[in-house]
Amino acid sequence: MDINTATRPPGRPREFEIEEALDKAIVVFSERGYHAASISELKDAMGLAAGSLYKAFKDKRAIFLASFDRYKQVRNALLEQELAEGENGRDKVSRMLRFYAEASHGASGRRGCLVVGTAIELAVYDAEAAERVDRSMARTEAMIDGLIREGQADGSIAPAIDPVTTAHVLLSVTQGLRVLGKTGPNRDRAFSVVDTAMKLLD
Amino acid sequence: MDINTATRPPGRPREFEIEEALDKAIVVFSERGYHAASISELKDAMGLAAGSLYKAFKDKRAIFLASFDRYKQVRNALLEQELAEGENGRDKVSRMLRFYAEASHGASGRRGCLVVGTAIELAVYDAEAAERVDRSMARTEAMIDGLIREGQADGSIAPAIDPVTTAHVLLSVTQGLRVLGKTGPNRDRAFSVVDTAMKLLD
DNA sequence: TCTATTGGGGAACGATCGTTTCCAAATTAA
DNA sequence: TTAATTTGGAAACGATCGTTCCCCAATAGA
Repeated sequence: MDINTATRPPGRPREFEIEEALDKAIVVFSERGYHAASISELKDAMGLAAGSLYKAFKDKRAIFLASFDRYKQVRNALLEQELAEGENGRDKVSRMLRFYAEASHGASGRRGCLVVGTAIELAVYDAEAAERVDRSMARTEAMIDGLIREGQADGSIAPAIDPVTTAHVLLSVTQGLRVLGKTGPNRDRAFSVVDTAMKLLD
Repeated sequence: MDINTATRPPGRPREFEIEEALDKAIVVFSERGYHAASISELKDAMGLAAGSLYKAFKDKRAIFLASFDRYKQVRNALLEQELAEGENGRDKVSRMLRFYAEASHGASGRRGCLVVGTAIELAVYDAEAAERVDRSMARTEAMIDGLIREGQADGSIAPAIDPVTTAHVLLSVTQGLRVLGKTGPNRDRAFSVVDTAMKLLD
């Protein structure tokens, strides 16, 4: 008897990890976009037969939404880890922007951001996708806003700065970086954007 | 005999204006993206039969690239018109950013930018599309750079500002606005981004 | 051991995709 | 007039799409 887990449900157990499969799907969806990513490509990348895919997920859209959620979970965890090392509010804002700059060049830049891709390709016609994009953007913006206030409290950011409008701009900068990263500017360029944008906190 | 035009080519004359048809295609491609826009949707929007479409354009990709070029031509003309009314370099930068903010909210915001859409959906796998995106971005950035230098020459922008890196950031802001505009923030928000970003010129 | 249930995988399905073909109509050149 | 050429438009084509079906394997519970 297995003490640590709940009793196994009836039927044949799944032979693959959902999250591992989603990590493969994220790559396909990010590079190709939702519509250009075919089930054939997805099943090859995920190492599954079509039948198995459709037993784990209702349809292609469900695979995508699950990939989106997994993507957000992983990226948020990495970001929080990065922010935890920040010394003060200003440093944390800088780390956050650099986190996006890091993702916006080279191979990961070309692969692209699943949130941006969803906003561009899906949000207009898919209310559920739009809501996920909105939640993601709102969360990021609120995070920047909070870090600015933290910086004002610890003296690392000028008190005259308006946290709300400044967070708007910095969110725009991060999303813009992701767009520009699709055609692959070099690393230095992405980081010079961060350095210059940080002037908004002076 | 028609004095004003070159002699008409042999064969039945085309009954529609290519540019008018492209203006309709631009709407479809902007809203739906390249892959989700079907020939069926395009021909309905453009008011043409499939056969006629394929006599005017080699294939779907050619329709898209022609739409992209037409989009750039129209938008560039509108932007130059707007900039011509600017009083000095700073005012022109502000007008440029407001031009993007105006496009990034409401119905046109939801419709989206064809350049951003191409960058996200096509640039990675289509070298010709990527080149067009790059040229567009480079042109916009060079324009901002030039306006900053103009402002420094006429005294409306601080001489300590680095035109190159500042143009990088402001380009990122414009592209970011276009992404955020897909899920439709309100007008005031888009313009508050512009106002705050203008602080980078102080 | 028997039944119920679920997953794996490949074959098959109908729908839709982008594209081509075909024929009538409209034009120029001879 | 006639031939050559091009467009308009509808119908048809093969390919691929997302999805379902079916059969076998693997597990739980009785």
